Amino acid sequence: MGIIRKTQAVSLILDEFEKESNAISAIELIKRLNKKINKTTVYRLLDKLHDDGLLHYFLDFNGVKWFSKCKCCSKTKHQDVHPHFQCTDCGNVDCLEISLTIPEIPNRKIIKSHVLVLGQCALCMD
Amino acid sequence: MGIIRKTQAVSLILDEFEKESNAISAIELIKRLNKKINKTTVYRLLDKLHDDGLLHYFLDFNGVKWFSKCKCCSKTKHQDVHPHFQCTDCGNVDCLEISLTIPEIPNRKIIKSHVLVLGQCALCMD
DNA sequence: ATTTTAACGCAACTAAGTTGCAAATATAAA
DNA sequence: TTTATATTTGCAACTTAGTTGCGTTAAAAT
Repeated sequence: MGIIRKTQAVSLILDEFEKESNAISAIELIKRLNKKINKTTVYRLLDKLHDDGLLHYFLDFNGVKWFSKCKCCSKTKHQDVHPHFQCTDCGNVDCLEISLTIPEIPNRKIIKSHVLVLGQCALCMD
Repeated sequence: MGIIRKTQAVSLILDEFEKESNAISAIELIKRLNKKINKTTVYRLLDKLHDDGLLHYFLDFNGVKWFSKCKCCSKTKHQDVHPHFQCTDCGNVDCLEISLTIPEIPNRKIIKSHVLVLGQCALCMD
């Protein structure tokens, strides 16, 4: 069940994703909106925005949930299956604009796949 | 720091991975060895067996840690970078014996990558 | 303006995993 | 084969990320 009412909390969260082009972890978002929105609400809205096809999410190498704006998803279908990249040094995560084809696997029906790449980002490389 | 003494707990855990060719989640292992080994010890030994290059681990779609026997890793280097498969129905996880090449990405130094495929396994398909 | 019902905040809870420390037990030394 | 020493273990308490229940607040429909 997605979002029905355009509340203050909804706009605040959408603003954050407008400002930030990279992915934002739920934890980070809660920190940023601390005092303005309760963490329960943040988690609930992130869920709803995902249901609505506005955000997609994935888990990083530590099992932490990250969210990012969807570029080609709809309410009914999530198509953002691009790989995600996490920097070992700064911990930041972003979406990689490359496409990766997972080959057919005998005896298995593939639904979706997550690719997470670990390494150093441009800023942390020198 | 790896394993130094061959204790009862070490053999019990290695036995489980001998019996089971698939991956085993930490939680499942703790359940299976309940009454025999304390959960703290299980976690600690899984870590050490990983350090020793005997097991590799990865997180599933729910952020839960799974371990599996390494086939071509050594104490110094983990080379098990094969994709992992999780069944939506039974939740079981196993290692896919296919190799996937992650392309070079401009401005980023890739260290490793995790590929997790979600779908239906052979047993749950009909 | 009033009513309806979604959304919110709070506190308490859950689940997975971690830490500190004293007791137990492998292994090395005598 | 006993003693010494150092790793390993179990326990309890803690941490972190996320969830649930419920009474209150606030959109938006009437």
